[in-house]
Amino acid sequence: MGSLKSEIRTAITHALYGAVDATRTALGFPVETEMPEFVVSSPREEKFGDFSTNVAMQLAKPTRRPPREVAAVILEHFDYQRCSWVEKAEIAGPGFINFYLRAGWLNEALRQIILAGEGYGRSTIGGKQQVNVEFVSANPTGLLHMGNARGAALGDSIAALLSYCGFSVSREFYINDTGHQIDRLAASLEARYLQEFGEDALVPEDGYQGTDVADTARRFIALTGEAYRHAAGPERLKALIDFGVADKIAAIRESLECFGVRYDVWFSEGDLHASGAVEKVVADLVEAGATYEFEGALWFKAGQYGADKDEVLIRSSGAATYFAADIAYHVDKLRRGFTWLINVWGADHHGHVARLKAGLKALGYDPDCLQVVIMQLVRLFRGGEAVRMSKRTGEVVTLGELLEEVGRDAARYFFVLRGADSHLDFDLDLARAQSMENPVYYVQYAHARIASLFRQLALRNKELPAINSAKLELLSTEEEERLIKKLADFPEEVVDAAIDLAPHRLTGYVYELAGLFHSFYNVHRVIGAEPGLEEARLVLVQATGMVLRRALALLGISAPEKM
RNA sequence: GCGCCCGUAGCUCAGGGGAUAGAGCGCCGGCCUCCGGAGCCGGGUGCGCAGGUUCGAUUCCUGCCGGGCGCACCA
Repeated sequence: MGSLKSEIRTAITHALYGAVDATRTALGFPVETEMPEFVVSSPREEKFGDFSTNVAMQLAKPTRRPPREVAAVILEHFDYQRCSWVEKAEIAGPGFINFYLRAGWLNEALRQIILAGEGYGRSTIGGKQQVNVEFVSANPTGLLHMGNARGAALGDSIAALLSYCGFSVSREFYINDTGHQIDRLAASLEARYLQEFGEDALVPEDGYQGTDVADTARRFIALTGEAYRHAAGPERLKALIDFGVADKIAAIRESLECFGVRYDVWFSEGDLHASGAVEKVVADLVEAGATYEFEGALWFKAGQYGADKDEVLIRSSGAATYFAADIAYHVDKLRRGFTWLINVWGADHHGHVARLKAGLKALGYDPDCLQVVIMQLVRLFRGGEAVRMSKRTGEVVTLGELLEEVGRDAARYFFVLRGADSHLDFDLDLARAQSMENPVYYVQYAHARIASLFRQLALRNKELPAINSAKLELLSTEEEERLIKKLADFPEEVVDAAIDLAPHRLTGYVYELAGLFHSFYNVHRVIGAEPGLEEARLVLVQATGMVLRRALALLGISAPEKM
């Protein structure tokens, strides 16, 4: 992946394999015995070196020798030529081997970061594998709520991370534009429509009570006047539905764009029914012998394929279920060439995972190609109190309202602050605060400071030095070394966050990076330091700015020049 | 009842087989003639309980307790 740190890690790993192979006889470790798993990790404590491995401890059992003794034998055969940055290796603690790198490695890492430029951390490990990331996929029956918003932030950042790691990523929104939810929208819309003409129609008990439906009705009237006021029921409903769904999707799309989220594909469930894809999938399931009829409905033997109970595919009314369409939808994704399907769903949908995978399995697909990120619920806090929300009465905070209150950057940051499977307490006051407690401002402030440094530099008619003439070896203080080490971590952090589908790792990284920069900045003078040192520090500052920008971009957050 | 997720510092949460478990907030005390103080530095009795696997468990497994969410011919 072109990062010095990962190259060194790989070199050490290979040298360890070599050392073990060379010592199999001495260790009493037969060639046919498989090598146990081991790691070459970055130790938490600086005194344990730059890399550390547990290989000797893992070999203790198969060789039936004490770990420290195994470590000693391995080190005797360790080929330092294969990893020229390693200065020394030591056996420590219960049997760790700790590697210490030559001091110059950090300067070289920094130099390579500058040379990589804005693409630093980009990798090709994805090998252009085609990944489909489906997220939000909210019903087009209202506005986006906090759960949708969290899904949007998570899904978009996951997609961005994978893309940066060399996967070929498509962001997709599945539109549930058919079924009961839509019928309920129609009834609610009709009531609002009639209300506009002074008739005392009531939004049904199970309808959508939100006032946004009334807004949609008014927009419909603005377009069609009284044309449908006295039209036949079905005709009017059809017109309201067509307009209503389009209107809701437009609103959803707009609000997501304000959030910095754009999709490659908007996929209609209705199209799936119209094209016969749903019928086809059901027929395939029947042919596979995975179905049976019961009480007039067609059931899928989901229980036989890993789910906890069977599911209806075709209702006794003859209509296909959402579940049937969803199988067809995922089959469609696979047929379009995607080999990794990622869905971001709210916790309230987790029960759907096992049956969808069962469906894919029954059709002969590998269910493991589908990975569902389940995210827990969001609670909003204002003034230390949980904001009460009720879906039934339509009392919800919408994404649009959230953006108005705290802004896009804070919203994006807070939604990916925690792991998806943690409940998220979203503190609106904190997110809005333009102060040091607000982590978004803390990170952005670091970037603005850096931008300001370069403005100062320009005011003094100075320029950034050429990288190859900078005396990076002058960067030797604790603050400088820690900052460079953090910058050197970035490519591996990106890969880890991408593979684990865990953007919150990047949120943590960028916060720590900002912290290390602030510490450095507070102790050391940049502009005005001795000649040579000033240039070297400017290079460090430049690299920090680049990485901050990149990390924030992957999270969909701006990196301001001024605040 | 069954299934999934979560119980880590006063609060909100990271970490996720290894060597002394971290951060923010809150609280207390320091640091600006100087590149942005929206900053920095210092102050920490904590892995829900009980077994098991392992050289080693906060991490993996089982059970229990506590919380969230599911368990429709809804989506």
